[in-house]
Amino acid sequence: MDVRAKILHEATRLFAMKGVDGTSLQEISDAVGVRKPSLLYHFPSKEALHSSVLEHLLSRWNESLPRLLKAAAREDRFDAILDETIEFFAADVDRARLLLREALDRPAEMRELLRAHASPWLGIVAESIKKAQHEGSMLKEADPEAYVMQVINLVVGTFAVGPLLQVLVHSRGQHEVDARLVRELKRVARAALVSRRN
Amino acid sequence: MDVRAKILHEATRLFAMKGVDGTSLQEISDAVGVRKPSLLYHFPSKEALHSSVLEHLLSRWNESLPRLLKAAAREDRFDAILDETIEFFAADVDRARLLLREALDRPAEMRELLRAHASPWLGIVAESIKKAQHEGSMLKEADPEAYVMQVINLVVGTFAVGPLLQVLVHSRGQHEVDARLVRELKRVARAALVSRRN
DNA sequence: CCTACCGATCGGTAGG
DNA sequence: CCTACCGATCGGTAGG
Repeated sequence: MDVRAKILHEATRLFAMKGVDGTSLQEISDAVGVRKPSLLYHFPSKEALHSSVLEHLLSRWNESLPRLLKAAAREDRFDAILDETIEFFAADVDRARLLLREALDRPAEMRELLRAHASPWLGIVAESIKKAQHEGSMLKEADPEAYVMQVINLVVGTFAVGPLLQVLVHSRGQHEVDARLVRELKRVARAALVSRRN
Repeated sequence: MDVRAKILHEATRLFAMKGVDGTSLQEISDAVGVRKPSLLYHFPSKEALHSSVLEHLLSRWNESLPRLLKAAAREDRFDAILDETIEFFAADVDRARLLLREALDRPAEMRELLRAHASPWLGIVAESIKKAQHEGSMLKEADPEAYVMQVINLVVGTFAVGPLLQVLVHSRGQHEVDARLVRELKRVARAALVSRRN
């Protein structure tokens, strides 16, 4: 792994864990194993590094988009899309944490970022739900747009603060997200859209 | 309002908005209208101020507990408890933001805090769901503990990042939490627990 | 509740 | 990619 990639990796880890404001360039440099000015050679400023971290996250998301669109074309599209979304965040909990922090710290910028990168396919999913409602295969009481946003809220929250939610749901691992929480997340999302088992 | 209360209020606002690490004592002092050393007379350190802010939030929660327990005794306990919980966070979105930031920044401390202050009544709610499952009035597929945690996840997320979730659900207000999101939150929570309307 | 001041750390630059 | 260094700001203290 070259230095630039290592900087990006450690910055992502630390930003997700302690926030951008809570992380100093010195800490990142130490984690990478270079001096601070070397880091500033690869990324001209902390702000530039921050932007690069977010762009990297978005590019990962774009990578998984084809798989998600393929899932949306399947018969059981609902479960397939949900599974793909869950898998994206499960693959690296830093993604959910970073996204949630960004939403809290810079709501206006995050809003624009979501509008540009997520809105299109969110709209597609919402439309597909509306269609299923007309066909009678999904509950007509559901508000498709609000439903999609709440499912994302649920998924991101589960992976970002999952280990903490296990106060009550105490199973083995303290640091990995509990399987029960993920199972219940899927069940809740599904039960709110279709009235009965399968 | 005396100085101490004003400091607590402005600190809460700024901590919720920009995080503890992202807020300087100088900013808080400026917002209150005193000099920094004056602030440090009322609260001996930033850490002490931070603790006081959290304690104040918890005492508000304890204040609303009686109402919540009264709600749990009603016939329609499920909707009543959910409504009371939603109302608590709706009354001041800083509460949800502060809680979520704390969960991200200090998961271990937050865990202990939840275990001490929330775990008891979370257990009561979970037990009440189990009872209803045995009586057949609630879906037996639900995992009561995981369900309760996911509903909290949903409520806190809705109020903490709600204005942002309105990328798709675009109604009027940009800064208040959309009524559609709250309605859908209630519907999802309910549909995941009872199979049919009322 | 204030003025005056402290060492430490911040993001960032000069120059090689 | 490094050493050396910068002004600004950080949380906090002395003393009144």
